[in-house]
Parts: sequence; structure tokens; C-alpha cells
Amino acid sequence: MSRRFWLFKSEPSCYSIADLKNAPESVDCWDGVRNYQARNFLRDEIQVGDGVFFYHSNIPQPAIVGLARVTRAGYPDHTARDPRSGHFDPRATLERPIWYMVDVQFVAAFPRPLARNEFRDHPALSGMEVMKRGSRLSVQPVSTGQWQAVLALAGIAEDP
DNA sequence: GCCAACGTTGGC
DNA sequence: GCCAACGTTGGC
Repeated sequence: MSRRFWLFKSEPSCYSIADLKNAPESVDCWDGVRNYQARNFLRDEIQVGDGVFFYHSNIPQPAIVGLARVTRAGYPDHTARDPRSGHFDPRATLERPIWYMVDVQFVAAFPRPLARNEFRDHPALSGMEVMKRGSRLSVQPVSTGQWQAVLALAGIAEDP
């Protein structure tokens, strides 16, 4: 399977790209996803080496703010079994974890955030999942063309 | 802060 | 299996 690309959403007040950068080795687990479609991507499709757009949602200018890379493929999200976690799910067990996560590593922050509204009229980017009205999917596939178009907009010549 | 859109729950 | 009610997401 060749390298694939994804967009991960996060509210920066909850977890920002700076938080990922500042994590030990700039690696962290992407926990707390509680949506089955997103879970399926995390569990079944996302592979080590895949590219990730880090997207900040629920702010005045929602934007792709940088890049990350997958360093560990899907494994059980332990926060689902932690009653003190805000993402606790009493149905999750060791044998049946229900929820999964991956590990990602910070790669780069864009020189400036690429605001969602900049994509609206872009031929390659207006069709992104994140552009769809009412889209709530927090882990989304990104096409190779979309990946390259965003890197070009960000002024990043070489795919890091 | 508003509110449309969405996913989930649960009664039937 | 249907669908109304509900809680949440997320752009604006």
C-alpha cells in the first residue's frame, strides 16, 4: 500500500499543533475519536508514514496549520477505559476496545495558517471533505492532488 | 452566542 | 426498522 494522506481536526483550545510539537519527541497519540467512520480510518486504513494535515476547528478562522506524519498504526484508545477521561466509554473492554487511535509526529507548522475559506474557490480544494457543509468527520481522507495543492499554497516545495 | 447539520439513542 | 428527540460539532 502506497502512502496516503489525511486531515485530522482538533479544536486548538483542546489540542493544538503546538501541543503536538511540544510533546516528547514531538510524538503523541491521537486519542478521543468517538465516531465510527473516523474510527474505521484509524483502525483499518491509516498506516505508518501517511501524511496528515493538522486542522484547527471551532475558531474564527478555521485553518490547516501544519503537517504531521503517522508513526504508529491503529491500536486501542486506552482513554475509552479510563473513567477519569472525558472520552470514557463504559462499553469498551480490553477484549473489545471499540475505539482506536494512531500516533502522529509533528513535521512542520505552515508559515501562516491556510484558512478554510481560501479553499472555497480553489479548483482542487473546494471539494475537500472539510469544505462540505455540516461536515463533522474529524479524520478525513485527502487525495494526493489535494495534498500537493495545499503544500503548494503553503509554499512548501518539497514534501517533507 | 447562534443555529444548522449531524450522529446516536431509544421508544414504539 | 422507523423516526423523533437529544446532545454535539463547528462555521459564522
